[in-house]
Amino acid sequence: MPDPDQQPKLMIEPIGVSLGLRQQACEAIKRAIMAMDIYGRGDEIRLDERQLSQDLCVSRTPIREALSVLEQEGFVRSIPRRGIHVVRKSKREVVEMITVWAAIESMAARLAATTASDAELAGLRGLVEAFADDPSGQLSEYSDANMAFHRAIIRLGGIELMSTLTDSLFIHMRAVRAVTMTQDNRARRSMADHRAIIAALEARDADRAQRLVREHTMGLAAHVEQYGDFLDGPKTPAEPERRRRYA
Amino acid sequence: MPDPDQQPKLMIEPIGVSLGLRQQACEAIKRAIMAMDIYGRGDEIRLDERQLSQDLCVSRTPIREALSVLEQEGFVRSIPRRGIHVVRKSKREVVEMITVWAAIESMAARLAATTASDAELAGLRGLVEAFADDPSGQLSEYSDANMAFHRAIIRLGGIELMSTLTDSLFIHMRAVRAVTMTQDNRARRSMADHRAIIAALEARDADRAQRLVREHTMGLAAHVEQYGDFLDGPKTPAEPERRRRYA
DNA sequence: TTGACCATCGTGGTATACAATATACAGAAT
DNA sequence: ATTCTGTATATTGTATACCACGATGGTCAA
Repeated sequence: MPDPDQQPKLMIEPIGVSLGLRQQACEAIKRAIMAMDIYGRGDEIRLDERQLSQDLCVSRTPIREALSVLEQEGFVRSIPRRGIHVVRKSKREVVEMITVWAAIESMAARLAATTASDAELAGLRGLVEAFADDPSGQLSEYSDANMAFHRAIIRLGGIELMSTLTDSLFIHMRAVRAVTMTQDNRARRSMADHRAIIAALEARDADRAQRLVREHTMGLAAHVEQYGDFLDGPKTPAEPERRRRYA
Repeated sequence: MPDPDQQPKLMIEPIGVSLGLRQQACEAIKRAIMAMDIYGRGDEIRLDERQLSQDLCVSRTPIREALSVLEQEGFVRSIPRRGIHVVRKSKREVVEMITVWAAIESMAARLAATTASDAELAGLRGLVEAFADDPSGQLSEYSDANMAFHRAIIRLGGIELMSTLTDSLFIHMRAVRAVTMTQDNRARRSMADHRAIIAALEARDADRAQRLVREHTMGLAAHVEQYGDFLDGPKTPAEPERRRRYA
């Protein structure tokens, strides 16, 4: 039986209509922001509307609408006549995001413990063991596998809003990957934690699953709290008189 | 020694810069949306940009930017050449929001159990008892007190992001107030729950506080799950051919 | 009478022009 | 020499004009 989605049916995407230039501009700017290393430099990164508009070959109007959305999402900050600059999350903000993540994912694990099917849990275990079989895993691959595991847990909770919220949380936390590398045995401990979480889910022990997920993620929060000071002020030890009168 | 801030120095405030028409338009439209009863009518509520622009006496540009933000916040939905209409949350979405709320607030309660000061807990207790002393409390007043209690718990958790997220969640859930009224003994049970939560916090029992908050809020989720069917299709029992081809 | 096609209109999307303001530099006055 | 102020410039905020697309209604033909 042929899959209806696989029919030779002119698999054309709605290209051309492109759902508006706003969305395109929004995603392009977001990609550009995520591509640059925000935390490696000390100066403010400013975005110029005119520059963006001629880089993207559109007028300023869709650029501005895209920037409105990005500001609401917390990627940029607009100061009335002063410009738009990329926001740099403070250590406190990152820790807060991890805490909210822990709250959501631990609840998702609790729900998953009773609602997830055996097949889904088997798939989750496969996700972890597949990475464990690969001893050449570097940190970035581990980070990807780690994210995939957590997203899978959240998805198994069955609350789509949880996936939506944590997705936008994770985007902001890509800077944490640098912190995670400071202890390279974190990967090994993390793997053990993940196995314990899966075991709790397989045992249908909602309380234990929730507790393990919470402790695991809050461990990361504590780690960032301890080693993440570079987030607040890496390249400005002295900070000469850059005081503006609206500071 | 005279305080330098108290000198007779022309204490003028930052005069009405008004932070841009976009923010004003955004708040005005948001207020208008919240003021109207979305769930009492069956037809789609459409927003016309030109209408709004001449109602608010500004051009379409700030209106559109405001609508971009509102769309990103989930209040309206824009379909390319079809119009902008106010979104109506489905029962499932409301239940999901309550579940996320439960996840966040229960974590906040856990944190508050160890970090909140005795004075803060006393204030929390005062909040509940003040309403208990008022036997004339109607449902809407109860609802306000209820919200204040939950927001206080979340604030005591010390994670500002939790307050931010739940605030925007609560805005979408004003429709639930109608559901909450279906059982008028909910108010009394709720009060007992609140007292138990405060007791757990005062006992510095993080696990119990977390569990009680979770069970309390998930009880509301179950209530909406049971009685909230009107959210999905209240006024369109038959729904004649209003099918659009993009439906 | 009914169905299909076409024209007009209405709506949102985009571009551009204009206005307001913040910063910076230069000149004058003390 | 230093500081204050005025002006120039650059950049953002706002308004308006135009365009593309979809909807709606009418008319003509079968």
